[in-house]
Amino acid sequence: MSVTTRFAPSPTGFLHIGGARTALFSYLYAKRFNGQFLLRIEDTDRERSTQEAVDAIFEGMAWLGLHGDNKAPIYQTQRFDRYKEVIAQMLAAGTAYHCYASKEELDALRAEQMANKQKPRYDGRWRPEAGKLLPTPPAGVNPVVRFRNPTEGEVVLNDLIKGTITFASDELDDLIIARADGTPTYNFCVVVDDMDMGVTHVIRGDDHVNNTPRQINILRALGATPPAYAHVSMILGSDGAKLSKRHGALGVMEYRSMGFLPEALLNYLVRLGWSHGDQELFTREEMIAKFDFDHVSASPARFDMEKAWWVNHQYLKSVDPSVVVPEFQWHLEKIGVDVSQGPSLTAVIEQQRERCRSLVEMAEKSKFFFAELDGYNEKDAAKHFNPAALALLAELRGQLEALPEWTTEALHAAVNGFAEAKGLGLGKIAQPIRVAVCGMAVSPPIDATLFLLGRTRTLARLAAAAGSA
RNA sequence: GCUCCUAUCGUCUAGAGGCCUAGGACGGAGCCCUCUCACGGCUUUAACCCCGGUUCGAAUCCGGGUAGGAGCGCCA
Repeated sequence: MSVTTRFAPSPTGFLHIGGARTALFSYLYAKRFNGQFLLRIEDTDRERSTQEAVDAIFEGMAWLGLHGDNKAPIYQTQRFDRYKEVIAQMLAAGTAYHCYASKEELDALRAEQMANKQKPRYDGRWRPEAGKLLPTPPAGVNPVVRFRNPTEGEVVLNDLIKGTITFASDELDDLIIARADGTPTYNFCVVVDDMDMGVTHVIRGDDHVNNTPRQINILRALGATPPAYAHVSMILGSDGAKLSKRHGALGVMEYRSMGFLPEALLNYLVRLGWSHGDQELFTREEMIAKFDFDHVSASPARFDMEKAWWVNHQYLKSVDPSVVVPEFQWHLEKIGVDVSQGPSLTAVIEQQRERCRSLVEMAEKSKFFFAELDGYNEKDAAKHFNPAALALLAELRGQLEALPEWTTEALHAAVNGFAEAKGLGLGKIAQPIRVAVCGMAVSPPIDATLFLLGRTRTLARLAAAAGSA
């Protein structure tokens, strides 16, 4: 059986981390079965939907490399004719009916039911029944259209993640499928779209579980076979609270700014709620080959930054440097570094990746390779720039200047030989050099650092430091 | 209030009745390595929400609590 999944965000904000994971699961499941992963924009709420949000979502998806298989995403606002057609069909078939109850009337009904400790629901006052006398439609009122929900039996949902969930039909009231102005509502559009798009697996947040039985009933009323459902639990903040704008509810592009590699974020996300034995790291191919719903947890998971950083570090260390280059360059440029004036980014990445968990950190720690020093770290200078050390730097500078070739090996021999000749541990000389050329006491191995920095910059900075005494 | 969902180390999880004196990973602690910061290696820390039941045997099955969460719109 071919598999078709979809990701259907409503464009009211950026692509957040929970949405990204839902999209990832949908993507992986479709790819696993050589199926289709479709994109749909649920923009029927014209008040809240914006083009900026649509763009932000696409930007996030593109950065993560989660591409839809449809040429152009489907927009619900472009399908109104189709929805009207289906509503007309249902009205004609008697599976939907007009309701003239006013909002005030409905509000009063809800208030009364709440007061009686009942679940608020439509009481069916305009629902046609055999032998029932309907009220006279009030003049000048545009009716809404309601779905005529079956009242007998139960709806059984075999959720791929949560297992079997049963709903009693009489718990379900007659929901509105078209507003008084004729525009269709969410639960209805979803059903028609999924049916028309041939969606076989609906993968979405578990806040939709309670909508599912109604959607199944509409599908049945339309004579369609309901798809399989997988309701993914939500992602919580590290404090266990729901992610809100105030804390943690960041767009995926924020994670880029923080210094994550897209494939690392994906890897962290796929392991949040899903597992494959003890395996922590997966290439995209492995994710596709191994992803399944049997091992997706039904309970919500907290987002743990520490673990996410660990995963990011694993990627930085193991991935081919060429895939890191574009992101690294983006971060360097973001802090105003001109990457044309310095060593190759690949070489810098190879030296720095062991000691950086994020690209922000890597950019900060590599700035000195490309830009002039803006002073020395005060504590480091105070500790390592004593008169004796500065005299050593001046002396070493002379030896380096005379070096016939500027290679890591030659520099290694020169610096180590110098320390040995002076009867000093390497640390005694390497640390002052670091502060002099890097501005701080932390850098890759000293030979590699000097090599990457280059002869001109190294000699100039040693001279500047020695002369600062 | 009603309906629905969830519950193993601090966190993510393995676990589909005996393989569990509960495994892995992140984090924490310690040791080793070491020119700084790191990497790496080793050791260690810490959990089956509670109460009943089924069974020779339960983290695993059932029931009831408790605690979290979601939904109950002419929002999506």
